[in-house]
Order: sequence, then C-alpha cells, then structure tokens
Amino acid sequence: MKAEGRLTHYRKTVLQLLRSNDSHPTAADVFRIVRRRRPGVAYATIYNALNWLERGGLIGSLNLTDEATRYDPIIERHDHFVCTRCGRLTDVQLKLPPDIVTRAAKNAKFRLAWHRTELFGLCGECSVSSPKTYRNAR
Amino acid sequence: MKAEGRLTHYRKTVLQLLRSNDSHPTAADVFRIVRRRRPGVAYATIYNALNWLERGGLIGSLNLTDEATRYDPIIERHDHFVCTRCGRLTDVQLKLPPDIVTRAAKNAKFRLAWHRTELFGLCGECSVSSPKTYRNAR
DNA sequence: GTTACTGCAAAGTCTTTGCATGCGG
DNA sequence: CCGCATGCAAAGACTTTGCAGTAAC
Repeated sequence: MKAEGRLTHYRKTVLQLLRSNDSHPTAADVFRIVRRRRPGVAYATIYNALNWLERGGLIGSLNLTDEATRYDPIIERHDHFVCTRCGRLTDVQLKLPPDIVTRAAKNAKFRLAWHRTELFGLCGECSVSSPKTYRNAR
Repeated sequence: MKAEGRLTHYRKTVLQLLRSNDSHPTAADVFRIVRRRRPGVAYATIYNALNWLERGGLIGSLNLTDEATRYDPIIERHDHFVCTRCGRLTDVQLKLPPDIVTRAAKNAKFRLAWHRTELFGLCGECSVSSPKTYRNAR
C-alpha cells in the first residue's frame, strides 16, 4: 500500500478538512466544502484525492448504510455509532475481550485482519424529538 | 414496520431462495437465479420483493463494503466475516459482554437499538492461495 | 371491481474512467 | 521535459420510480 504520486494541494486540503471535522463526510460533502474556496475544482478530483488518501492509508472509508461512502481521518481501530434517524456517525471505542474475536475467526477458519463494531440507534438529539425512525440500515 | 401488501409468488420465491442459501446474495444474484425459472421477471420486481421483505422484517440487508447491498435471511442478531479477497460473507456469532456495548452507548448519550460486528480478513480458501488482497473495505 | 404487483423503460444517485491540458519537480 | 494531477464530460454500477397492464383477492 505504498503512496504513489504526490501529496498535492487538493489532497492536502481534503486531508486537513477531514482531520478538522468529525462528521465523517461523504465525497459530496467534501466536494461542496472544497468548492467554496476553489470554485473550479472537479468532482473527480475529490474522488481521486479521497481514493488516493485511502490507498495510502491516510484515511479510512466507511460503508455502513446503503448511502454514499463516508470518510474517516482516524485510522486507528475504532467503532461507530450510527443514528438511524439523522444519519449521524459518531466514533466510539469498544474494548472487546481479545479472544472473543480471534476465537470466532479461528472457528470459521478465517485469517482475521481487523474487525469493527457498529452500534445503531438514536443519537442524543434524535431521541428527544420524533420517535419515528427514518432509516433502517441493518 | 407492518407488512402492507401480499406475500406474492415472487416475494415468496425470493424469500425461499434466500433461506436456502447462505451466500448472502446481491439483488443481481437473486435476479439471475429467479430469471432462470421465470425468464420474464423484471429487475424492479426483485428490488421490490427484497425491499418489501426487508421492510416487513423477514430479511435483513447488509452494506459492509462499497459494493452492492447483500441480503440475509437470518434476522436474529448476528455478525459477519467478510473475505477481503473474494468477498465471501459468512455468518458468525459473537457473544460480547452485554455492558461493553450498552455502556459505550450510554457514554455517548445514544439510545442503542442493535449492534453488529464485522470481521475482515481472508477466508479459508483465500488464505491458502494468493497472499495479495483484492479489496480493502475498511 | 379494486387493489396492488409486475414488466418495462427511464431516470436518479454515487462513483469511475478517458482524454486533453497544464502545473510542479 | 516529464509525470501525473486536474477539469470536464461521459460512462458505469446500482437502485428507484412512473406508468400501463394484469393478476389476485
């Protein structure tokens, strides 16, 4: 996973944007924000930057629902809480007993590389407003 | 999440197909299989059936990578192993200490509805062949 | 008869690709 | 110079939608 190519202005911008923001934006979100400062930027450039950063291991990508991929500047192992109403994505850290995971992998004859847990439910804001769930991303 | 509408022939077919098959097929997979018996079936009918079954809680859907949604007849809480090389999706069951999950949700002020864990790595077949990973679905 | 499922085609959303241009090393 | 990032547009993959016909109750 070596980094071919250069850390260009756009790639740096996208990386800083992600690092200064814990909302786990989509490519479209990033595009919208970058375009405010550089109106000429192309959508493909954002995708290019995000894919390049991900290939280089500088960011991670998340597909937790049927919606667009979201990007995450935190590359250490961690978990997420997904609000099924507003879509908010929040970092959490679960400390699972190590052998629970390794044993499951061993039983299934898998070579485990990494794991993650997702919690689904209502975020603080959404649990005080409408009780109706909006999205069912199981 | 009540089931409006009828459990029609196609919906029953799709449900039985999923239940007789642990490969977690995509909509395209289901379409291909159903079309063998009923060449006139429309793609939209398969999507309709899958979405209806999911809304009714008869099946679950999985978005674990950046590829197409996969469907799962097991509706009890469970976890998955994803082969990062061939894409194989295998059911596993992790028994996490209950308070690990509930405590994380409480700390973050979330109302937890459910959770799931994904293990990523190489399946048995892929770990004996090429060591090169094909997909990086973090 | 009425409801709503199906087939078909078109459109919508998200993402990638091809190619010409041009910047940076 | 040369490589490769960028802008642009088009295409590709996946999914949904609108509508007319028709099957099920």
